Amino acid sequence: MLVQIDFESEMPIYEQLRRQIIEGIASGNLELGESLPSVRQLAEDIGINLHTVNKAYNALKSDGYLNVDRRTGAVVSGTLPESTEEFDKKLNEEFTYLICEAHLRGKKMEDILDLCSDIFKQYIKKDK
Amino acid sequence: MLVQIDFESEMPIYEQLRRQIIEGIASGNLELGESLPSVRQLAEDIGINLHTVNKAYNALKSDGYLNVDRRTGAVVSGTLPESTEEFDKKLNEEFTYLICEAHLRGKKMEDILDLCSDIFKQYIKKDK
Amino acid sequence: MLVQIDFESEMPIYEQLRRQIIEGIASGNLELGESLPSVRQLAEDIGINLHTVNKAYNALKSDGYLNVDRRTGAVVSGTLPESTEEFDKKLNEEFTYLICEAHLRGKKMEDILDLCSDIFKQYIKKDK
Amino acid sequence: MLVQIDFESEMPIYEQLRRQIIEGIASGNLELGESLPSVRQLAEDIGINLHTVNKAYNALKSDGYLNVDRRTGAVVSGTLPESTEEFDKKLNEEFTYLICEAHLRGKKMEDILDLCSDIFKQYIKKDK
DNA sequence: GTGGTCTAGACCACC
DNA sequence: GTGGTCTAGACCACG
Repeated sequence: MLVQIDFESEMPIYEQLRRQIIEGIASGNLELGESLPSVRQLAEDIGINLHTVNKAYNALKSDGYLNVDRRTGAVVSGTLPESTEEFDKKLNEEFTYLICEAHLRGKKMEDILDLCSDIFKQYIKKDK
Repeated sequence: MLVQIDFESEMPIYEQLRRQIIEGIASGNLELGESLPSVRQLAEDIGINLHTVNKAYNALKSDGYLNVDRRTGAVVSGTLPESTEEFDKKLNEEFTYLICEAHLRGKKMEDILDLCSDIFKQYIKKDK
Repeated sequence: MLVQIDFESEMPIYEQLRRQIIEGIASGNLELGESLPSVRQLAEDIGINLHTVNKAYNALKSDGYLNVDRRTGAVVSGTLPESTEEFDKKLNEEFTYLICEAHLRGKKMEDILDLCSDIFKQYIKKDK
Repeated sequence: MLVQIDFESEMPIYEQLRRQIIEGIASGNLELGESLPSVRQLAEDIGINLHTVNKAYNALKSDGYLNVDRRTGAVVSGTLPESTEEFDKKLNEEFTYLICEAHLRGKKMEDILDLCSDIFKQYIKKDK
Protein backbone atom coordinates (compact mmCIF):
# COMPACT_ATOMS: atom_id res chain seq x y z
CA MET A 1 0.00 0.00 0.00
CA LEU A 2 1.21 3.41 -1.00
CA VAL A 3 1.10 6.33 1.40
CA GLN A 4 1.17 9.90 0.16
CA ILE A 5 1.79 12.67 2.66
CA ASP A 6 1.37 16.34 1.79
CA PHE A 7 3.84 18.12 4.04
CA GLU A 8 2.36 21.49 3.07
CA SER A 9 -1.13 20.53 4.15
CA GLU A 10 -2.80 22.05 7.19
CA MET A 11 -3.91 18.57 8.14
CA PRO A 12 -1.51 16.96 10.61
CA ILE A 13 0.65 14.24 9.16
CA TYR A 14 -0.67 11.63 11.56
CA GLU A 15 -4.21 12.49 10.51
CA GLN A 16 -3.40 12.19 6.82
CA LEU A 17 -1.86 8.82 7.52
CA ARG A 18 -4.84 7.75 9.62
CA ARG A 19 -7.25 8.61 6.84
CA GLN A 20 -5.24 6.86 4.17
CA ILE A 21 -5.19 3.70 6.22
CA ILE A 22 -8.96 3.88 6.62
CA GLU A 23 -9.30 4.39 2.89
CA GLY A 24 -6.96 1.47 2.37
CA ILE A 25 -9.10 -0.82 4.47
CA ALA A 26 -12.32 0.35 2.83
CA SER A 27 -10.94 -0.14 -0.65
CA GLY A 28 -9.58 -3.57 0.10
CA ASN A 29 -5.95 -2.55 -0.45
CA LEU A 30 -5.51 -3.51 3.15
CA GLU A 31 -7.27 -6.72 4.05
CA LEU A 32 -8.78 -7.53 7.41
CA GLY A 33 -6.11 -9.17 9.51
CA GLU A 34 -3.29 -7.91 7.32
CA SER A 35 -0.10 -6.71 8.96
CA LEU A 36 1.01 -3.13 8.59
CA PRO A 37 4.64 -2.03 8.46
CA SER A 38 6.29 -1.43 11.82
CA VAL A 39 6.24 2.14 13.07
CA ARG A 40 9.95 2.42 12.41
CA GLN A 41 9.71 0.98 8.93
CA LEU A 42 6.79 3.11 7.84
CA ALA A 43 8.30 6.21 9.41
CA GLU A 44 11.48 5.64 7.44
CA ASP A 45 9.59 4.94 4.21
CA ILE A 46 7.57 8.12 4.49
CA GLY A 47 10.43 10.15 5.91
CA ILE A 48 8.74 11.13 9.15
CA ASN A 49 9.30 10.47 12.82
CA LEU A 50 8.29 7.14 14.27
CA HIS A 51 6.22 8.83 16.96
CA THR A 52 4.05 10.39 14.29
CA VAL A 53 3.31 6.97 12.82
CA ASN A 54 2.73 5.69 16.32
CA LYS A 55 0.13 8.38 16.93
CA ALA A 56 -1.76 7.46 13.79
CA TYR A 57 -1.65 3.75 14.67
CA ASN A 58 -2.87 4.39 18.19
CA ALA A 59 -5.70 6.60 17.02
CA LEU A 60 -6.82 3.82 14.69
CA LYS A 61 -6.42 1.34 17.50
CA SER A 62 -8.66 3.24 19.86
CA ASP A 63 -11.31 3.43 17.15
CA GLY A 64 -11.12 -0.32 16.68
CA TYR A 65 -9.62 -0.36 13.20
CA LEU A 66 -6.24 -1.76 14.21
CA ASN A 67 -4.86 -4.11 16.78
CA VAL A 68 -1.44 -2.96 17.79
CA ASP A 69 0.87 -4.30 20.44
CA ARG A 70 4.50 -5.12 20.83
CA ARG A 71 3.97 -8.79 20.24
CA THR A 72 2.34 -8.65 16.85
CA GLY A 73 3.03 -5.16 15.60
CA ALA A 74 0.14 -3.39 13.90
CA VAL A 75 -2.55 -5.52 12.29
CA VAL A 76 -5.83 -4.54 10.64
CA SER A 77 -8.60 -5.58 12.99
CA GLY A 78 -10.47 -8.73 12.04
CA THR A 79 -13.82 -7.31 13.04
CA LEU A 80 -14.56 -3.70 12.30
CA PRO A 81 -16.23 -1.38 14.79
CA GLU A 82 -19.98 -0.91 14.59
CA SER A 83 -21.60 2.38 13.89
CA THR A 84 -22.12 4.46 16.99
CA GLU A 85 -24.51 7.30 17.62
CA GLU A 86 -21.49 9.55 17.97
CA PHE A 87 -20.17 8.53 14.58
CA ASP A 88 -23.55 9.03 12.95
CA LYS A 89 -23.71 12.49 14.41
CA LYS A 90 -20.26 13.39 13.17
CA LEU A 91 -21.06 11.99 9.74
CA ASN A 92 -24.25 14.00 9.56
CA GLU A 93 -22.51 17.22 10.56
CA GLU A 94 -19.68 16.79 8.12
CA PHE A 95 -21.99 15.95 5.26
CA THR A 96 -24.23 18.86 6.09
CA TYR A 97 -21.37 21.33 6.01
CA LEU A 98 -19.87 19.92 2.83
CA ILE A 99 -23.18 19.83 1.01
CA CYS A 100 -24.02 23.38 2.02
CA GLU A 101 -20.72 24.68 0.77
CA ALA A 102 -20.96 22.60 -2.39
CA HIS A 103 -24.40 24.06 -3.02
CA LEU A 104 -23.04 27.59 -2.70
CA ARG A 105 -20.42 26.70 -5.28
CA GLY A 106 -23.12 25.74 -7.70
CA LYS A 107 -23.35 21.98 -7.19
CA LYS A 108 -26.80 20.52 -7.65
CA MET A 109 -28.19 17.66 -5.64
CA GLU A 110 -27.62 15.44 -8.65
CA ASP A 111 -23.94 16.37 -8.72
CA ILE A 112 -23.50 15.40 -5.11
CA LEU A 113 -25.32 12.09 -5.47
CA ASP A 114 -23.27 11.29 -8.55
CA LEU A 115 -20.07 12.13 -6.72
CA CYS A 116 -21.01 9.81 -3.86
CA SER A 117 -21.96 6.98 -6.19
CA ASP A 118 -18.74 7.39 -8.12
CA ILE A 119 -16.65 7.30 -4.98
CA PHE A 120 -18.50 4.27 -3.75
CA LYS A 121 -18.00 2.42 -7.01
CA GLN A 122 -14.38 3.45 -7.31
CA TYR A 123 -13.22 2.84 -3.76
CA ILE A 124 -15.37 0.17 -2.26
CA LYS A 125 -14.37 -3.05 -3.86
CA LYS A 126 -15.07 -5.61 -1.18
CA ASP A 127 -17.97 -6.15 1.14
CA LYS A 128 -16.65 -6.52 4.64
CA MET B 1 -29.62 33.95 12.55
CA LEU B 2 -28.69 31.93 15.55
CA VAL B 3 -25.12 30.86 16.13
CA GLN B 4 -24.43 27.84 18.31
CA ILE B 5 -20.86 27.29 19.48
CA ASP B 6 -19.85 24.06 21.16
CA PHE B 7 -17.04 25.06 23.48
CA GLU B 8 -16.23 21.41 24.18
CA SER B 9 -15.69 20.65 20.52
CA GLU B 10 -12.30 19.84 19.07
CA MET B 11 -13.11 22.16 16.23
CA PRO B 12 -11.78 25.69 16.66
CA ILE B 13 -14.43 28.27 17.43
CA TYR B 14 -13.64 30.35 14.38
CA GLU B 15 -14.11 27.28 12.21
CA GLN B 16 -17.44 26.44 13.80
CA LEU B 17 -18.54 30.01 13.17
CA ARG B 18 -17.28 29.94 9.59
CA ARG B 19 -19.22 26.77 8.88
CA GLN B 20 -22.42 28.02 10.42
CA ILE B 21 -22.33 31.14 8.33
CA ILE B 22 -21.88 29.01 5.22
CA GLU B 23 -24.76 26.81 6.30
CA GLY B 24 -26.77 29.95 6.98
CA ILE B 25 -26.20 31.26 3.45
CA ALA B 26 -26.95 27.88 1.88
CA SER B 27 -30.16 27.49 3.82
CA GLY B 28 -31.35 30.97 3.05
CA ASN B 29 -31.29 32.12 6.64
CA LEU B 30 -28.75 34.62 5.46
CA GLU B 31 -29.66 36.28 2.19
CA LEU B 32 -27.27 37.43 -0.48
CA GLY B 33 -26.32 41.02 0.25
CA GLU B 34 -27.51 40.81 3.84
CA SER B 35 -25.42 42.53 6.51
CA LEU B 36 -23.85 40.49 9.26
CA PRO B 37 -23.41 41.79 12.79
CA SER B 38 -20.24 43.72 13.44
CA VAL B 39 -17.25 41.77 14.69
CA ARG B 40 -17.61 43.40 18.06
CA GLN B 41 -21.35 42.78 18.25
CA LEU B 42 -21.20 39.12 17.27
CA ALA B 43 -18.29 38.45 19.58
CA GLU B 44 -20.25 39.87 22.47
CA ASP B 45 -23.44 37.99 21.55
CA ILE B 46 -21.66 34.65 21.41
CA GLY B 47 -19.35 35.41 24.28
CA ILE B 48 -16.11 34.83 22.41
CA ASN B 49 -13.04 36.82 21.59
CA LEU B 50 -13.25 39.55 19.01
CA HIS B 51 -10.26 38.18 17.13
CA THR B 52 -12.03 34.87 16.74
CA VAL B 53 -14.94 36.42 14.89
CA ASN B 54 -12.50 38.40 12.83
CA LYS B 55 -10.70 35.27 11.78
CA ALA B 56 -13.91 33.61 10.67
CA TYR B 57 -15.02 36.68 8.70
CA ASN B 58 -11.65 36.99 7.02
CA ALA B 59 -11.59 33.34 6.03
CA LEU B 60 -15.04 33.74 4.49
CA LYS B 61 -13.93 36.90 2.74
CA SER B 62 -10.94 35.29 1.15
CA ASP B 63 -13.18 32.50 -0.13
CA GLY B 64 -15.52 35.07 -1.65
CA TYR B 65 -18.51 34.48 0.60
CA LEU B 66 -18.35 37.82 2.35
CA ASN B 67 -17.40 41.36 1.53
CA VAL B 68 -15.75 43.00 4.47
CA ASP B 69 -14.60 46.55 4.76
CA ARG B 70 -14.25 49.10 7.49
CA ARG B 71 -17.18 51.26 6.47
CA THR B 72 -19.90 48.78 5.53
CA GLY B 73 -18.98 45.98 7.92
CA ALA B 74 -19.47 42.39 6.78
CA VAL B 75 -21.98 41.70 4.04
CA VAL B 76 -22.88 38.44 2.35
CA SER B 77 -21.58 38.56 -1.21
CA GLY B 78 -24.12 39.34 -3.89
CA THR B 79 -22.54 36.83 -6.21
CA LEU B 80 -21.19 33.65 -4.83
CA PRO B 81 -17.82 32.24 -5.87
CA GLU B 82 -17.60 29.80 -8.74
CA SER B 83 -16.48 26.28 -8.15
CA THR B 84 -12.72 26.03 -8.45
CA GLU B 85 -10.58 23.05 -9.23
CA GLU B 86 -9.12 23.36 -5.77
CA PHE B 87 -12.54 23.26 -4.18
CA ASP B 88 -13.59 20.26 -6.24
CA LYS B 89 -10.47 18.46 -5.16
CA LYS B 90 -11.07 19.21 -1.51
CA LEU B 91 -14.70 18.16 -1.82
CA ASN B 92 -13.71 14.92 -3.47
CA GLU B 93 -11.11 14.14 -0.81
CA GLU B 94 -13.43 14.85 2.07
CA PHE B 95 -16.26 12.83 0.60
CA THR B 96 -13.93 9.98 -0.18
CA TYR B 97 -12.64 9.79 3.36
CA LEU B 98 -16.09 10.10 4.92
CA ILE B 99 -17.63 7.51 2.64
CA CYS B 100 -14.79 5.08 3.26
CA GLU B 101 -15.14 5.35 7.00
CA ALA B 102 -18.93 5.18 6.77
CA HIS B 103 -18.59 2.02 4.73
CA LEU B 104 -16.33 0.45 7.33
CA ARG B 105 -18.97 1.28 9.91
CA GLY B 106 -21.54 -0.65 7.97
CA LYS B 107 -23.23 2.06 5.93
CA LYS B 108 -24.44 1.01 2.49
CA MET B 109 -24.34 3.19 -0.62
CA GLU B 110 -28.08 3.64 -0.24
CA ASP B 111 -27.66 4.96 3.31
CA ILE B 112 -25.19 7.56 2.12
CA LEU B 113 -27.30 8.69 -0.82
CA ASP B 114 -30.35 8.93 1.42
CA LEU B 115 -28.40 10.97 3.92
CA CYS B 116 -27.29 13.38 1.19
CA SER B 117 -30.79 13.75 -0.22
CA ASP B 118 -32.22 14.34 3.22
CA ILE B 119 -29.66 17.01 3.99
CA PHE B 120 -30.30 18.67 0.66
CA LYS B 121 -34.02 18.74 1.18
CA GLN B 122 -33.74 19.90 4.74
CA TYR B 123 -31.12 22.60 4.35
CA ILE B 124 -31.26 23.93 0.88
CA LYS B 125 -34.36 26.04 0.62
CA LYS B 126 -33.47 28.69 -1.92
CA ASP B 127 -31.68 28.69 -5.21
CA LYS B 128 -28.95 31.23 -5.18
CA MET C 1 -4.21 18.52 45.20
CA LEU C 2 -1.02 16.70 45.95
CA VAL C 3 0.51 14.29 43.48
CA GLN C 4 2.94 11.63 44.58
CA ILE C 5 4.94 9.78 41.92
CA ASP C 6 7.03 6.71 42.71
CA PHE C 7 9.83 6.81 40.18
CA GLU C 8 10.93 3.30 41.15
CA SER C 9 7.53 1.81 40.44
CA GLU C 10 6.93 -0.52 37.52
CA MET C 11 3.79 1.43 36.80
CA PRO C 12 4.37 4.11 34.17
CA ILE C 13 4.44 7.64 35.50
CA TYR C 14 1.54 8.76 33.34
CA GLU C 15 -0.53 5.87 34.69
CA GLN C 16 0.25 6.74 38.30
CA LEU C 17 -0.77 10.29 37.55
CA ARG C 18 -3.93 9.15 35.80
CA ARG C 19 -4.96 7.06 38.78
CA GLN C 20 -4.29 9.78 41.29
CA ILE C 21 -6.44 12.19 39.36
CA ILE C 22 -9.26 9.64 39.32
CA GLU C 23 -8.85 9.14 43.04
CA GLY C 24 -8.84 12.89 43.45
CA ILE C 25 -12.15 13.24 41.64
CA ALA C 26 -13.71 10.36 43.53
CA SER C 27 -12.63 11.74 46.88
CA GLY C 28 -13.84 15.22 46.13
CA ASN C 29 -10.37 16.75 46.30
CA LEU C 30 -10.98 17.65 42.69
CA GLU C 31 -14.45 18.98 42.07
CA LEU C 32 -16.45 18.55 38.91
CA GLY C 33 -15.64 21.44 36.63
CA GLU C 34 -12.46 22.32 38.51
CA SER C 35 -9.41 23.38 36.52
CA LEU C 36 -6.24 21.34 36.67
CA PRO C 37 -2.76 22.79 36.39
CA SER C 38 -1.43 23.25 32.88
CA VAL C 39 0.67 20.41 31.52
CA ARG C 40 3.77 22.56 31.83
CA GLN C 41 3.00 23.64 35.35
CA LEU C 42 2.22 20.18 36.64
CA ALA C 43 5.20 18.70 34.84
CA GLU C 44 7.45 21.19 36.52
CA ASP C 45 5.87 20.66 39.93
CA ILE C 46 6.31 16.91 39.72
CA GLY C 47 9.65 17.09 37.98
CA ILE C 48 8.67 15.16 34.87
CA ASN C 49 8.35 15.92 31.20
CA LEU C 50 5.33 17.80 29.97
CA HIS C 51 4.56 15.10 27.42
CA THR C 52 4.12 12.61 30.22
CA VAL C 53 1.52 14.82 31.88
CA ASN C 54 -0.07 15.32 28.49
CA LYS C 55 -0.42 11.60 28.03
CA ALA C 56 -2.16 11.21 31.38
CA TYR C 57 -4.49 14.11 30.62
CA ASN C 58 -5.37 12.72 27.21
CA ALA C 59 -6.04 9.25 28.58
CA LEU C 60 -8.44 10.77 31.10
CA LYS C 61 -9.97 12.86 28.35
CA SER C 62 -10.71 9.89 26.14
CA ASP C 63 -12.36 8.14 29.10
CA GLY C 64 -14.54 11.18 29.66
CA TYR C 65 -13.08 12.30 32.98
CA LEU C 66 -11.48 15.49 31.71
CA ASN C 67 -12.17 18.09 29.10
CA VAL C 68 -8.91 19.33 27.74
CA ASP C 69 -8.22 21.73 24.92
CA ARG C 70 -5.99 24.64 24.25
CA ARG C 71 -8.66 27.17 24.98
CA THR C 72 -9.51 26.16 28.49
CA GLY C 73 -6.65 23.94 29.56
CA ALA C 74 -7.58 20.80 31.48
CA VAL C 75 -10.85 20.79 33.39
CA VAL C 76 -12.58 18.02 35.32
CA SER C 77 -15.58 16.98 33.29
CA GLY C 78 -18.93 18.26 34.51
CA THR C 79 -20.71 15.02 33.78
CA LEU C 80 -18.91 11.78 34.48
CA PRO C 81 -18.95 8.83 32.07
CA GLU C 82 -21.51 6.10 32.61
CA SER C 83 -20.60 2.56 33.34
CA THR C 84 -19.97 0.51 30.22
CA GLU C 85 -20.08 -3.21 29.70
CA GLU C 86 -16.36 -3.04 29.00
CA PHE C 87 -15.68 -1.31 32.29
CA ASP C 88 -17.80 -3.78 34.21
CA LYS C 89 -15.86 -6.62 32.65
CA LYS C 90 -12.53 -5.08 33.53
CA LEU C 91 -13.71 -4.40 37.06
CA ASN C 92 -14.88 -7.97 37.47
CA GLU C 93 -11.60 -9.39 36.19
CA GLU C 94 -9.46 -7.20 38.38
CA PHE C 95 -11.49 -7.89 41.49
CA THR C 96 -11.45 -11.61 40.75
CA TYR C 97 -7.69 -11.69 40.47
CA LEU C 98 -7.12 -9.56 43.54
CA ILE C 99 -9.56 -11.52 45.67
CA CYS C 100 -8.05 -14.83 44.60
CA GLU C 101 -4.57 -13.71 45.51
CA ALA C 102 -5.78 -12.15 48.75
CA HIS C 103 -7.43 -15.44 49.62
CA LEU C 104 -4.19 -17.31 49.05
CA ARG C 105 -2.49 -14.88 51.39
CA GLY C 106 -4.96 -15.76 54.10
CA LYS C 107 -7.54 -13.03 53.73
CA LYS C 108 -11.08 -14.08 54.58
CA MET C 109 -14.16 -12.80 52.82
CA GLU C 110 -14.83 -10.64 55.84
CA ASP C 111 -11.39 -9.02 55.54
CA ILE C 112 -12.03 -8.10 51.94
CA LEU C 113 -15.48 -6.69 52.58
CA ASP C 114 -14.12 -4.68 55.50
CA LEU C 115 -11.31 -3.36 53.35
CA CYS C 116 -13.77 -2.26 50.68
CA SER C 117 -16.07 -0.57 53.18
CA ASP C 118 -13.17 1.20 54.79
CA ILE C 119 -11.92 2.49 51.47
CA PHE C 120 -15.37 3.64 50.54
CA LYS C 121 -15.84 5.48 53.79
CA GLN C 122 -12.38 6.99 53.70
CA TYR C 123 -12.22 8.08 50.10
CA ILE C 124 -15.69 8.74 48.91
CA LYS C 125 -16.83 11.93 50.48
CA LYS C 126 -19.22 13.38 48.02
CA ASP C 127 -22.01 11.90 45.99
CA LYS C 128 -21.60 12.91 42.43
CA MET D 1 -6.71 -26.89 34.26
CA LEU D 2 -7.55 -24.82 31.27
CA VAL D 3 -5.52 -21.75 30.41
CA GLN D 4 -7.10 -19.05 28.28
CA ILE D 5 -4.81 -16.42 26.80
CA ASP D 6 -6.23 -13.33 25.15
CA PHE D 7 -3.66 -12.40 22.56
CA GLU D 8 -5.41 -9.10 21.90
CA SER D 9 -5.12 -8.04 25.53
CA GLU D 10 -2.89 -5.24 26.69
CA MET D 11 -1.76 -7.46 29.53
CA PRO D 12 1.46 -9.35 28.84
CA ILE D 13 0.97 -13.04 28.21
CA TYR D 14 3.18 -14.07 31.12
CA GLU D 15 1.08 -11.94 33.42
CA GLN D 16 -2.17 -13.42 32.18
CA LEU D 17 -0.70 -16.87 32.77
CA ARG D 18 0.54 -15.91 36.21
CA ARG D 19 -2.85 -14.64 37.22
CA GLN D 20 -4.69 -17.66 35.92
CA ILE D 21 -2.45 -19.97 37.89
CA ILE D 22 -3.15 -17.95 41.02
CA GLU D 23 -6.86 -18.09 40.30
CA GLY D 24 -6.50 -21.80 39.69
CA ILE D 25 -4.91 -22.36 43.09
CA ALA D 26 -7.46 -20.17 44.83
CA SER D 27 -10.38 -21.93 43.23
CA GLY D 28 -9.00 -25.37 43.97
CA ASN D 29 -8.59 -26.32 40.33
CA LEU D 30 -4.92 -26.61 41.19
CA GLU D 31 -4.31 -28.39 44.47
CA LEU D 32 -1.48 -27.68 46.86
CA GLY D 33 1.43 -29.91 45.94
CA GLU D 34 0.06 -30.57 42.47
CA SER D 35 2.51 -30.69 39.58
CA LEU D 36 2.20 -28.21 36.77
CA PRO D 37 3.02 -29.05 33.17
CA SER D 38 6.62 -28.58 32.19
CA VAL D 39 7.58 -25.22 30.73
CA ARG D 40 8.02 -26.82 27.35
CA GLN D 41 4.72 -28.69 27.50
CA LEU D 42 2.63 -25.75 28.61
CA ALA D 43 4.24 -23.45 26.07
CA GLU D 44 3.34 -25.86 23.33
CA ASP D 45 -0.22 -26.39 24.60
CA ILE D 46 -0.95 -22.69 24.70
CA GLY D 47 1.04 -21.90 21.61
CA ILE D 48 3.33 -19.36 23.19
CA ASN D 49 7.04 -18.93 23.64
CA LEU D 50 8.85 -21.11 26.16
CA HIS D 51 10.46 -18.11 27.79
CA THR D 52 7.06 -16.62 28.43
CA VAL D 53 5.97 -19.62 30.49
CA ASN D 54 9.28 -19.56 32.26
CA LYS D 55 8.80 -15.96 33.23
CA ALA D 56 5.38 -16.66 34.70
CA TYR D 57 6.67 -19.67 36.66
CA ASN D 58 9.60 -17.73 38.03
CA ALA D 59 7.43 -14.84 39.12
CA LEU D 60 5.17 -17.26 40.97
CA LYS D 61 8.18 -18.96 42.48
CA SER D 62 9.62 -15.77 43.86
CA ASP D 63 6.25 -14.98 45.42
CA GLY D 64 6.21 -18.41 47.07
CA TYR D 65 3.32 -19.90 45.11
CA LEU D 66 5.39 -22.42 43.22
CA ASN D 67 8.42 -24.58 43.85
CA VAL D 68 10.45 -24.88 40.71
CA ASP D 69 13.57 -26.94 40.18
CA ARG D 70 15.18 -28.79 37.37
CA ARG D 71 14.37 -32.30 38.59
CA THR D 72 10.81 -32.03 39.84
CA GLY D 73 9.53 -29.33 37.48
CA ALA D 74 7.00 -26.85 38.78
CA VAL D 75 4.87 -27.81 41.76
CA VAL D 76 2.28 -25.78 43.62
CA SER D 77 3.69 -24.96 47.05
CA GLY D 78 2.46 -27.09 49.94
CA THR D 79 2.33 -24.05 52.19
CA LEU D 80 1.23 -20.76 50.78
CA PRO D 81 3.04 -17.52 51.55
CA GLU D 82 1.92 -15.40 54.47
CA SER D 83 0.52 -11.99 53.93
CA THR D 84 3.28 -9.41 53.90
CA GLU D 85 3.12 -5.72 54.58
CA GLU D 86 4.13 -5.14 51.01
CA PHE D 87 1.28 -7.27 49.73
CA ASP D 88 -1.23 -5.56 51.97
CA LYS D 89 -0.07 -2.22 50.69
CA LYS D 90 -0.40 -3.30 47.08
CA LEU D 91 -3.83 -4.77 47.76
CA ASN D 92 -4.97 -1.59 49.44
CA GLU D 93 -3.71 0.57 46.58
CA GLU D 94 -5.31 -1.52 43.91
CA PHE D 95 -8.64 -1.72 45.70
CA THR D 96 -8.56 2.00 46.35
CA TYR D 97 -8.02 2.82 42.72
CA LEU D 98 -10.63 0.37 41.47
CA ILE D 99 -13.24 1.47 43.98
CA CYS D 100 -12.65 5.12 43.18
CA GLU D 101 -13.10 4.56 39.49
CA ALA D 102 -16.11 2.32 40.08
CA HIS D 103 -17.66 5.05 42.20
CA LEU D 104 -17.16 7.59 39.43
CA ARG D 105 -18.91 5.20 37.07
CA GLY D 106 -21.91 5.15 39.33
CA LYS D 107 -21.32 2.04 41.42
CA LYS D 108 -22.59 2.20 44.98
CA MET D 109 -20.85 0.68 47.97
CA GLU D 110 -23.47 -2.04 47.95
CA ASP D 111 -22.65 -2.93 44.35
CA ILE D 112 -18.99 -3.33 45.20
CA LEU D 113 -19.62 -5.44 48.27
CA ASP D 114 -22.03 -7.63 46.32
CA LEU D 115 -19.47 -8.06 43.58
CA CYS D 116 -16.84 -9.12 46.10
CA SER D 117 -19.15 -11.60 47.81
CA ASP D 118 -20.20 -13.06 44.50
CA ILE D 119 -16.62 -13.53 43.40
CA PHE D 120 -15.74 -15.11 46.70
CA LYS D 121 -18.62 -17.52 46.52
CA GLN D 122 -18.00 -18.36 42.91
CA TYR D 123 -14.25 -18.77 42.94
CA ILE D 124 -13.19 -19.78 46.38
CA LYS D 125 -14.24 -23.35 46.86
CA LYS D 126 -11.69 -24.75 49.22
CA ASP D 127 -9.98 -23.49 52.32
CA LYS D 128 -6.26 -23.67 51.95
C1' DG E 1 -0.28 31.17 28.03
C1' DT E 2 -2.61 27.03 26.57
C1' DG E 3 -2.41 22.47 24.36
C1' DG E 4 -1.15 20.23 19.60
C1' DT E 5 2.27 18.58 16.52
C1' DC E 6 6.62 16.99 15.17
C1' DT E 7 11.29 15.69 15.70
C1' DA E 8 15.14 13.20 17.93
C1' DG E 9 17.17 9.99 20.64
C1' DA E 10 17.31 6.85 24.70
C1' DC E 11 16.08 2.79 27.31
C1' DC E 12 12.88 -0.91 28.41
C1' DA E 13 9.40 -4.89 28.11
C1' DC E 14 7.85 -8.47 25.45
C1' DC E 15 8.34 -12.36 22.50
C1' DG F 1 12.68 -6.70 16.23
C1' DT F 2 8.37 -4.95 18.03
C1' DG F 3 5.85 -1.21 20.39
C1' DG F 4 5.86 1.49 25.06
C1' DT F 5 7.72 5.04 27.86
C1' DC F 6 10.21 9.06 28.84
C1' DT F 7 12.93 13.02 27.95
C1' DA F 8 14.05 17.35 25.41
C1' DG F 9 13.30 21.01 22.64
C1' DA F 10 11.05 23.46 18.70
C1' DC F 11 7.27 25.63 16.34
C1' DC F 12 2.36 26.44 15.69
C1' DA F 13 -2.78 27.29 16.47
C1' DC F 14 -5.97 29.18 19.40
C1' DG F 15 -8.04 32.64 22.20
